[in-house]
Amino acid sequence: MALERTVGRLTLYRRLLNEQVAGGVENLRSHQLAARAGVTAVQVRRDLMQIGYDGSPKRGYDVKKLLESLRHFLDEPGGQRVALLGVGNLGRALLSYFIGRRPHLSIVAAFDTDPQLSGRVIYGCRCHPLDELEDVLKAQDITVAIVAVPAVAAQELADRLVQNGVKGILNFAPIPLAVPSEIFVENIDLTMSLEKVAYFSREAACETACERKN
Amino acid sequence: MALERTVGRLTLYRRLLNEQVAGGVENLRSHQLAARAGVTAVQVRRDLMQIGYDGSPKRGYDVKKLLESLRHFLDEPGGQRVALLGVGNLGRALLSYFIGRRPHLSIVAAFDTDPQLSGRVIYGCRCHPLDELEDVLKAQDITVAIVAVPAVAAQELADRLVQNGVKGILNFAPIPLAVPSEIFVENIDLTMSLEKVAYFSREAACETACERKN
DNA sequence: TATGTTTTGTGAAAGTTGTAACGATTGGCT
DNA sequence: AGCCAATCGTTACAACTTTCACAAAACATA
Ligand SMILES: NC(=O)c1ccc[n+]([C@@H]2O[C@H](COP(=O)([O-])OP(=O)(O)OC[C@H]3O[C@@H](n4cnc5c(N)ncnc54)[C@H](O)[C@@H]3O)[C@@H](O)[C@H]2O)c1
Ligand SMILES: NC(=O)c1ccc[n+]([C@@H]2O[C@H](COP(=O)([O-])OP(=O)(O)OC[C@H]3O[C@@H](n4cnc5c(N)ncnc54)[C@H](O)[C@@H]3O)[C@@H](O)[C@H]2O)c1
Repeated sequence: MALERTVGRLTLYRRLLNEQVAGGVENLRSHQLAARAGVTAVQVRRDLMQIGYDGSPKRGYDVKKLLESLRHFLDEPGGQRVALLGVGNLGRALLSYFIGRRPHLSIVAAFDTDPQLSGRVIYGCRCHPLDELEDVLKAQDITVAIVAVPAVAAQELADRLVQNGVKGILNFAPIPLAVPSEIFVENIDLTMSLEKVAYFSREAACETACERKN
Repeated sequence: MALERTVGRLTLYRRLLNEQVAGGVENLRSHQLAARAGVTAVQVRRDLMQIGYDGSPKRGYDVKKLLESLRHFLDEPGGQRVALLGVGNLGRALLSYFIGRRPHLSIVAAFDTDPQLSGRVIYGCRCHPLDELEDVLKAQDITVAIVAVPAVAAQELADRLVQNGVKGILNFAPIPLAVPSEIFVENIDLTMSLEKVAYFSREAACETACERKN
């Protein structure tokens, strides 16, 4: 999947530009945006190249017009609706954060097997029992799903999601999901991430120690 | 930072192997491990090459010995201790999941500015007020930190962490952290991830539609 | 208008990651 | 023992990503 990193950063640029435009900024240079995004100016320019928006030398980018281009590139015109699967500790944290934040990409339904949760509204989102999955997915035209259920339930659930029109999955369960190749899956394995940090924090300490020797 | 992906997958292999060894499996082939990890057999062999463990043709890998090699490669001998910064919705989810799970990499202290939380024990982890940060970091020899505070507080906090011996940060705040180059930072930007899924779920649908035309 | 400075867009180089190909080794089988 | 099929480690290659380098464009200034 080409351009994956670039698309990720484009969404970041958009967020940063929204802050800027709210602050009344009209023009921004690549290096200014880069500083806010924590990347290099060249990378910003190269990323923006992908969406075909041309800045002006010396003046930089017109923030409003650039935002419009980003919106055109990144967003589905009618918006996209998201379902949350698994309203446990992680699922609730995600709900609390994402609900009401992005109009064009909003969580419109949650699902959980726990009968205690069925019918309740959590952080403003209706929680359904799992047997309503098919109906709700179709009725709300949901194409994106967040999987935050225990690993043992994830694959079976993914199958049902894909069968009912879901095209992309953000997966927090620490197992790989087998899905057709046209379905996009982003795995977030927090255990892996934490262990990676632990490894490279050690590594970094080592490297600097080694460098001192040379 | 070379080998970043590989190190991530090595931690995954370890988890999978631990499950296998618990089930009594003594030997495993690269393609078996690959299937469980959701990667190719070549990649498994390639990754394991890095740690210098030699399997045997026809018999595969000795699970116990391989685990020992992985442990040797991935773990700090005395273990590593982790601090959690920010015990909000996300922080609590992380605590509930990570507490007591990995002996060699355990969250030993949490911090939050909310006075309601100070002194409480949440999911078995003591929550400290922020002015105890320096003392606790040093007393417990903490080298890894998880940042789950609001974005505005993240940079200042990161500075304090680095000044007190933290070498790696798992950052959930949606801003880049400026830290010395020898400090390892892994950013987890959930908004970016979700938007990426939304984009490529759309893209995938497009591509297949286009392919049908050709 | 000419000149200088800043910034952009982009081709080319470098670096990183994933995939394919293949000789070498092992264990099973006759 | 000799052969075969399976598996491993490794080198070579391909794809993707980031960085470097620089011409062209825009504005300021004289
Ligand atoms: N919390 C974390 O920080 C963390 C870290 C790493 C990985 N994960 C992974 O994320 C997932 C969720 O973690 P969590 O901490 O929220 O777990 P949790 O146990 O708190 O929540 C899981 C929820 O899923 C529901 N559930 C179970 N089976 C279901 C099904 N078939 N369909 C729908 N809902 C179902 C449960 O009722 C529960 O509410 C797990 O796979 C976990 O391994 C979480
Ligand atoms: N919850 C999510 O799903 C989600 C998604 C994307 C990003 N994030 C990011 O993760 C971070 C935490 O999110 P959350 O949902 O848990 O927010 P939250 O508001 O629920 O929790 C933040 C916690 O940090 C504490 N805090 C504030 N300032 C602090 C400081 N200086 N030092 C220590 N603690 C401090 C607050 O008291 C609170 O308990 C935020 O930066 C947020 O942008 C969260």
